[in-house]
Amino acid sequence: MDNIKERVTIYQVAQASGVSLATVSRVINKQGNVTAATREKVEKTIEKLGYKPSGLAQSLATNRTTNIGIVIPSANYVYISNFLNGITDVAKEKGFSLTLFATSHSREEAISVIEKVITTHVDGAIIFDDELDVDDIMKINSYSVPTIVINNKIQGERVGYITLAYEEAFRRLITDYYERGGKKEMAFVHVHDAGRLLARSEKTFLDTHQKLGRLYKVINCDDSYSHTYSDFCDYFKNYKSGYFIAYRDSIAAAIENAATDNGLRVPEDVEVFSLVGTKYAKIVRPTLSSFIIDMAEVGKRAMYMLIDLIHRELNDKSCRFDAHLEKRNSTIDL
Amino acid sequence: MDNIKERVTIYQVAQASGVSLATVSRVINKQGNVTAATREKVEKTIEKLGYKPSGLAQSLATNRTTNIGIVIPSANYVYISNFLNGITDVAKEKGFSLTLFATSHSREEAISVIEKVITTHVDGAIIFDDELDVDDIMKINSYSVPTIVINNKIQGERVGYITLAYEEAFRRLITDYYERGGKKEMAFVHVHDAGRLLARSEKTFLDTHQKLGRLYKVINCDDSYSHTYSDFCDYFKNYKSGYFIAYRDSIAAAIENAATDNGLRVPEDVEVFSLVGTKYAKIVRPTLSSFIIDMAEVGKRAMYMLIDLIHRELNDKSCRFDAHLEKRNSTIDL
DNA sequence: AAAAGGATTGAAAACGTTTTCAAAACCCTT
DNA sequence: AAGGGTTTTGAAAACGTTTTCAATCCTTTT
Repeated sequence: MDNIKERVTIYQVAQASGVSLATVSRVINKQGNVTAATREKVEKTIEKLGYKPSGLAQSLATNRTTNIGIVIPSANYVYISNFLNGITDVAKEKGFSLTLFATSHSREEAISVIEKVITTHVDGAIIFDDELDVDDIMKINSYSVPTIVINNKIQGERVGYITLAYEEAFRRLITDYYERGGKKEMAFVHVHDAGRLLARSEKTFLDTHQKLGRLYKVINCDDSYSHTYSDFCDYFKNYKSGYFIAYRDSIAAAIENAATDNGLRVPEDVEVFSLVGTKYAKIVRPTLSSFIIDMAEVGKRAMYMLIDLIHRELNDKSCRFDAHLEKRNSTIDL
Repeated sequence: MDNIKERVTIYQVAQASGVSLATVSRVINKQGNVTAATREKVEKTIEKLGYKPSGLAQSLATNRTTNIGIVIPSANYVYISNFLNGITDVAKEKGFSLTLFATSHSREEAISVIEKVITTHVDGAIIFDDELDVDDIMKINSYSVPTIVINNKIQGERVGYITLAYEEAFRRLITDYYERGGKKEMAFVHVHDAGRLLARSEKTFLDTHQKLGRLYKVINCDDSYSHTYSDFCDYFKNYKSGYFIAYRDSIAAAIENAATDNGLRVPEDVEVFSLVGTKYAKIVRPTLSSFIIDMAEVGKRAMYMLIDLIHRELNDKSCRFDAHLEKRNSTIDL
């Protein structure tokens, strides 16, 4: 193993191989117009000196970083990990680096993230975080950062967006349920701080029920498995049935586990539906009926759109992923 | 909203406020020795022009990026997301950005990641990826990048490491089982491409059994819930009992679900243990007995160690997290 | 009123690249 | 051997900051 070395610069490579900076630069960037002989000579000294170009200096000179900023609330949700995974796949394929910004659902953090995205000099940004609103994104945009936004319809010069369309499928789920004679009272489980998607779903839930003139409930919960589990253990002391709409799999699982552990049958007594399904919907028991959007695909698509946007070749500035209904064993097939 | 603007530079700020670059720089960096009057004047034009310093240029000038490289196989595992989450928490607190490098379990990617970590000019790196071996890490290190490695004991000038100690707990689990009269045959479920941790666990499993002179099995599997589930559905056609050691929760859940769905009782007929437990161990049914290491804590610790290493203040170059046994309902309490 | 001393400012070099433009070298052709 | 046209090469400016060092400006003090 070599010892720790001081950074070797292009200047030293030039010196050592008896050529100019410009020539070394041409070799590094595989531009033509270099004799095979000099190329080899330079490559040899690059190898010998262990020279690696400084990405920083390159970026400063070229005004490109091949770096993309990703803004998420936290890496800790399965559907966000999936999303990230799709992004990393394409980043790898297309030679981009990713800089991760997590806001942790905090407005304060969101503001500091905006600053950072601007100063970091990314080539583009993908934002999947409800903490940032239109103004924030337009601010980023005003600094010429091409941006793809997930789940927020934002129009702008260098902005594209992807819609995650749960509402329509959700409305259909509810109306079908009543039309086919569903008897249980539906309850929407509202979790704290879950953002725009939950809010929109809740609105869909309320609107649809009001339009149909049906009774409904809204239950407030913490966004955590254990809290929800114990809340519902209490709940099921008094109520012995219901159809519960949960925001994510872990919340849905908490409800069905609480039901089962209190002697209720799922789905006969208690039905549970998970809005944002992940692979865990298949793993828990009873398996969860849920909507599915393949978040890895969303991530990939976001990257492709962003790259087109960077190259000013994005024709369709928006795109939509429809939620797909997967019926499993936590609801009754009417 | 403003229109898209060309980047405003420090030079323009200097011009507009009638001072020199140096003074503007001092204002930006909140260094002392600037009259309140000039400070205000400069701050006002910064505001007016919407100037944001270029992180690139700053980094080039100061030779610091406040950027840390994170190398992981993929964001798609729950324990890695937890780890990332711990890291982002500290990064935020300490003002670091994170650049994410995913190798996707590919040697080829690993090599390109090493190059990138070097050229990206990070202030430090955290590596939690078995695809990188000692030589890779020493190579990064030879370019003066302080590095913390998870789960690989690497000694070096600017390297620290964190051990995830499952082996000892695992050995104790096995010996206790037999000592207390456990009767089922133990089987280690080997999944493909799962890295060093699985390999070490497997070795512990084999060694301990050989030392005790006990019979055992090794079963090969794909690292996916669905494949494992269907493999074990077949398996349970022929075998009606066993004690299975699975690598992660989703594999363990696949086994217990296969057992349950084929009419076997867990834990009476089939026992299952998950080596690397996550929050899902509590969610699936029966709940999974497992080892737990709080990966968010590991991530935080890695960051703290790295920051100390960067400041050349890291006294203890290594640290160890012991796996903690959580007994639940997928195994019998002897 | 002058000198001393400290605080504030600015000029210029440095960080490590790319890129433009002109000069130099080469290869053909005549 | 000279001319023309390519190719290959190098000098120097540019990217947007920080930082060093010397110069200037205030206060005090005498």
